[in-house]
Amino acid sequence: MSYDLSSANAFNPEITINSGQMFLWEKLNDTWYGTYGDHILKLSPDPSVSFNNDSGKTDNELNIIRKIRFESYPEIRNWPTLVFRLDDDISKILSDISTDALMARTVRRGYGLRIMRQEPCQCIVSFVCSSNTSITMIRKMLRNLSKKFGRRLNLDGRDFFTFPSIKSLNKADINELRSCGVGYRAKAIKAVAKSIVEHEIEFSALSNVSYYEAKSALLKIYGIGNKIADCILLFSLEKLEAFPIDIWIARALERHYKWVYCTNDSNVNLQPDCGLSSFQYRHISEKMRQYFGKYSGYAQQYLYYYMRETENLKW
DNA sequence: GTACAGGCAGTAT
DNA sequence: ATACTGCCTGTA
Repeated sequence: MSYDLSSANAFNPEITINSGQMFLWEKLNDTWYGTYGDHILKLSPDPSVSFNNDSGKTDNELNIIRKIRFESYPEIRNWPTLVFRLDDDISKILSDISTDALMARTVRRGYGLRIMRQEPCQCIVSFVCSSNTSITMIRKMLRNLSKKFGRRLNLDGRDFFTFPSIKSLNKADINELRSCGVGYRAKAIKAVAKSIVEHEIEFSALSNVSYYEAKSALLKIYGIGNKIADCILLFSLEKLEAFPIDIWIARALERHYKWVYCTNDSNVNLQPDCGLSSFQYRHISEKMRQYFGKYSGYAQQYLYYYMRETENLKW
C-alpha cells in the first residue's frame, strides 16, 4: 500500500487526503476508507452520481461532490461538507495565506490538499499517540486500539473497526492499552480519556472559546504539549489559526522563514534537527500566526506537505 | 546489532 | 529560560 502524494492525487485531484494526519484512512483499489469516530466513511469515484438537493451549496462544493460517491456507515447526514471542510471558502483562504512567493508556490503544488475535520475524541487520542514515533507506528497503534476496543463493521467483504469510545478507553486497564503497542503513551491515553469522561474538558465549549483559551485547557492534560495541542485545535476544534510545529515544519521555518521569527527584538535561534523548547515554540508559532493570519493552519498544512514531498518520503 | 521516528514530562542549573 | 534526560516499540 502506497501513501505517496501521487496516489492520493490520482484518485481525485480536487481532494488530497494527507496520511500525515489522517492516520486511519487507507486506499484499496480505487476506494478510500476512513474512520470518523464511531463511523466508517467511504469514497469512490462515480461520475454518474447526481444530487437532487444542490441548493445552498457553493460551486466549489458542487465540483467536488459531483465526482465522488460518498457513503457512511452508520449514515451521517451531509458529512462530506463536515469532514472535508467544504464550507470553507478555499480560494479566499489560499489567496489569503499566499503572502510570499514561496507560499504561493507551495499552495499551487499542493493543489487539492485540505484540512479535514476529525472527530475530537479520535483526534486527541491519535495525536497523543503521535509523540516521538513514526507515522507507520502511529497507524499501527491506532489500528490495534480499534481492533481491541472498537466495533467491527463488515464492508465490501472486509472487516473495519470503528474508533474506540472514550468511555471504553477510560475503563481500559493500562496493560490492555499497552498490549496495543502504545508503550509509555498508555498513561497519556488514560489521562486524556479521564479528563473527557469526567468533563474536565468539553469539546463543544472549547470550539467556542478563543484559540488561546482552548489551548491552555488542553495543555493541562498529561501527555499534551504545544505541538499536540495545536494539532487537536486545528483538526477538531475549529482553530484554523493554530500552527503546529513539528520537526518538518521546524526545518522549513529554519530554512525559509527565519526572517519572520528571528528579528532584532527577538533573537530566537533554531538549531537544525533539534527540538524546540516551550518558549521557542510559543514565540515562533506566534510570529508565524501573525505573519500568515487567521488561516495559518492551512499554511502549515501546505508547508508540511511540501516538505514531505520534496524529501520523497513513503509516509 | 543499533539508530531512528511528526514530543513530552521531569529534573537540575 | 535553557539544557539535558529517559521513554515503548517496530522498522530500516
